[in-house]
Amino acid sequence: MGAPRSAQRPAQEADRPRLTYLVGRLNQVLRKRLTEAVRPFDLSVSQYTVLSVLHARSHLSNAQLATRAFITPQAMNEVVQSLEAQDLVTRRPDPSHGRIVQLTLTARGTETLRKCDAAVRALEKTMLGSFSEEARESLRSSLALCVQALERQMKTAEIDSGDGRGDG
Amino acid sequence: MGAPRSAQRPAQEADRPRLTYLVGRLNQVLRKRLTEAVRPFDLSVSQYTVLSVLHARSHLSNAQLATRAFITPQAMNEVVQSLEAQDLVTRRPDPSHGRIVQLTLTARGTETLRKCDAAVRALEKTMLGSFSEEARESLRSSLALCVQALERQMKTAEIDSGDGRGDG
DNA sequence: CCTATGTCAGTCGGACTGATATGT
DNA sequence: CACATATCAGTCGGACTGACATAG
Repeated sequence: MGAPRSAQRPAQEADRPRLTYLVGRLNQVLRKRLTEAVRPFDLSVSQYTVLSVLHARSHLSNAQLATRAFITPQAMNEVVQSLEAQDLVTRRPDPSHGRIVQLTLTARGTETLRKCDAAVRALEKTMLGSFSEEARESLRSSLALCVQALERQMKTAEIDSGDGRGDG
Repeated sequence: MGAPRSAQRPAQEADRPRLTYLVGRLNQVLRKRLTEAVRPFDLSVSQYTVLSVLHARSHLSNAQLATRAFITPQAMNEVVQSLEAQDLVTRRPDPSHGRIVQLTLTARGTETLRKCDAAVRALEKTMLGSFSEEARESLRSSLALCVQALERQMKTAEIDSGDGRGDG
């Protein structure tokens, strides 16, 4: 219900809880719960995320995974290595490209992911229990739009400032 | 699988990008940009957040700040100490309670916060540029509801598992 | 004694930069 | 050589648990 603050006012920009702040707090609490949810399966949140991505799209390389997750290849490499050590993914050289290593879920990885998904689904149900299906879709698309807007900004900034080729 | 999801479908529960995933990604990108935004003022994101909270509500203690930020007092303590070292906040013993230390923004802290707020406001404008005022309010309240639901769950879980006083 | 607050010390997961080897 | 990929090594911010001292 509602925010009694409002519709009268000309929608000041300086509204209280910054969206920025709320996103951060939600992530913090959500991550905590998520960590607990996947811990029984000896997975970290990052590991779980990578398993999910590989399930949706297999045979990705470490570099591709990194790009999709918006992190550096080095950071992703650690996650991938830990997953291989636990026999949840396998690494296979790309047949048409010596250096690239394709990643695929093992049977064990698929099974572990399945169990985690159940736990995560339950967690989302807790979080979104009072949301209508429309509200969920709205939230989903809003978040996606925010990510897109910020990514676009990052690319623009790179171009804008040049990347050091000016007069070094 | 991976058929493009049609709008016809009755909104299955197993929709693709998990809300959980989107929140994490948004936080990641947003935090990166936020870090860049406040770096010129020699602030970390955590420090900026604490300054904001203290501006809205002064004379809080470290423990109170920690509770509001959903982190441990130890974690908050580090942030507070760094802020004091930079002369952005002052610490004053609570007149009616020896151990408690109240925190207040210094003039320098207030000024720094003001500058950072301008940068953060610009960042939010980038992120939410295409959002109507209603969409922003909707997103804001959705996020707040998610946080509340997860917090309630945490407390329930504590009670549920007992904290040793059960029949011990 | 019990509780709340503050704080030192150690540790951890996850991300970053740098350097380097290697394949196209 | 340029460029993408992989990966080792070091570092950092930010959060956690443990252990204690102190105040009420």
